[in-house]
Amino acid sequence: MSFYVTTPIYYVNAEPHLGHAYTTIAADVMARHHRQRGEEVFFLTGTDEHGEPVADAAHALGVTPQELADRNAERFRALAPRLSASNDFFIRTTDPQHEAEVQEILTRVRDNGFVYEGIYEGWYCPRCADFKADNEIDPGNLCPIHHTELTREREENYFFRLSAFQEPLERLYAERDSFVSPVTRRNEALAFIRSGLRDVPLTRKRLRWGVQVPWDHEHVFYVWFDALLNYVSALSYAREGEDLFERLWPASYHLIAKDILRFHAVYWPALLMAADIELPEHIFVHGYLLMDGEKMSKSLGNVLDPFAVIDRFGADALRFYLLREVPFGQDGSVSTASFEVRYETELANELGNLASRTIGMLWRYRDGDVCDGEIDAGLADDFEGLVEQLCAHLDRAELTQALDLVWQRVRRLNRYVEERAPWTLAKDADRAQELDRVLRTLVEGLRSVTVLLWPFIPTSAERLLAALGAPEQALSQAPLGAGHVRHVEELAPLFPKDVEPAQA
RNA sequence: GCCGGAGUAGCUCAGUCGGUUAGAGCAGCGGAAUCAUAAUCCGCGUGUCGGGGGUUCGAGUCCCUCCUCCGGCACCA
Repeated sequence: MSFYVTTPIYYVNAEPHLGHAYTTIAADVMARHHRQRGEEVFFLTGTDEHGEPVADAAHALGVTPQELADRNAERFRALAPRLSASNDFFIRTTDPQHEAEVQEILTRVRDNGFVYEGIYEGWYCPRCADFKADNEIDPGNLCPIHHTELTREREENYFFRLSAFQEPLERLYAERDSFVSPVTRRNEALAFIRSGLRDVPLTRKRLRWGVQVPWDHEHVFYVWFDALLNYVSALSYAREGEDLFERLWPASYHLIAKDILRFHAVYWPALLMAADIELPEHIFVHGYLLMDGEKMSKSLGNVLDPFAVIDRFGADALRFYLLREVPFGQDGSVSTASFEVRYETELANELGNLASRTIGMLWRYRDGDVCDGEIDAGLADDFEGLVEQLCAHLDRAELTQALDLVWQRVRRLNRYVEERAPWTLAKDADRAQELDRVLRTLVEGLRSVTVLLWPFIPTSAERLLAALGAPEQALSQAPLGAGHVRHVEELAPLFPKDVEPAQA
């Protein structure tokens, strides 16, 4: 059993921001969950480095495209560990192995008869050195950037015969209901397909910054085809001397944001069919993180800065907040204010304090020792079937619902403490056994939820499990009663509330 | 314009195959408890389930219609 999850490769023209962090975090949660199941997991992220915008930006800075790409790729590479992301590889589309693989696969697509020479004609801005799509032309036939008049230009290109896949794609969507989800995005992609597919340019002649077309050195591949193939190419060289393709392809999940839906839901499967490669199992499209209901924008100054949050509260807090606050798959608002509310009320008060009071009572009444014995049936009932339900959600990339399922048990445990009032039992020597059972049940419940929370808040979960002397993270250890906590160590607050603001 | 999604408590949202007094969290008000990072727990909602019409013994849940909001409608990584 294997599980292969990807983020998009991030375009090096921009700085890493919260949106990138969001996708990486989500992919990491899924990767970690499947590792808990004991599956072979491969989690891929990386950078997309070719294409016009990078070439332009480099030119503006007076550096080569490769220099700019090197510089910015490092920033994205550094992002993953700061998020506690456990990616197994970081691909760059300028890797020579990737480029060779792109050439090999696209040559195969050509050999299979899906590439032909044609003329691309469109409105062109000489100052952008680029063609403009119909919907990005300003009134008066002006360039939206330079406000200068566009000219009609023709360029010889190789085209990809996307139109040949109209029917195969419709069949794909009919046969595989969950190929693209959520359903609204699936409908969108399908509507696009049904509206009639036209052939698309596969190469660019005017541009040099890209993967060279092996059968015509005047051209480079259009960056999207180069970029999409990373999901396949990475498997061939991620591990020295080993080709992971046989074991890991097809990908289990491609996580993307909705802005790149068409490329993943239409072009990508068509390209794979053209290359005789099996299709990925699922494409999951998450939404945008909005600030005060508006799209994030630096100029509006409304950005939740992921690095500031991590510096002050840790990566776990950011991971938890994003997946808890915004239903995964929908757009949702985030803000520093709502972050602080969730950090304090949920992480610090509900979970952190649950750990504190549990460990505190074990020390106060039992010197940190936990006796073996039965689990309280009243609590056991509320944990019944939990792991199965969790897995069912995560299999559908329903991360927010999965997390909520666990969090309900965190709250249940606090309620359990109140119901059984160990402090009252402790006053009555005749009820020592009852107290033992309550404490044993409580700490076992805490251990169980912590194992289940590990994919979401790995660092904190590991600290807590270590303190409980039960470091096993396997999902088989997750059910209530599966663990054997014997003795607990005292632990500083997991999510302290008196954190200093980061120094500017 | 066409296609799709959504409109449920002050806010964010759940409501599976139509079935008993429509739910949760947050915010607000009141109370209990003291193991704990003063952290927790309990109680409190007269909601036209966007409007109207229809099907049904029965509709937030199905059908029709209207209104409002959002997204998509090709070469923007």
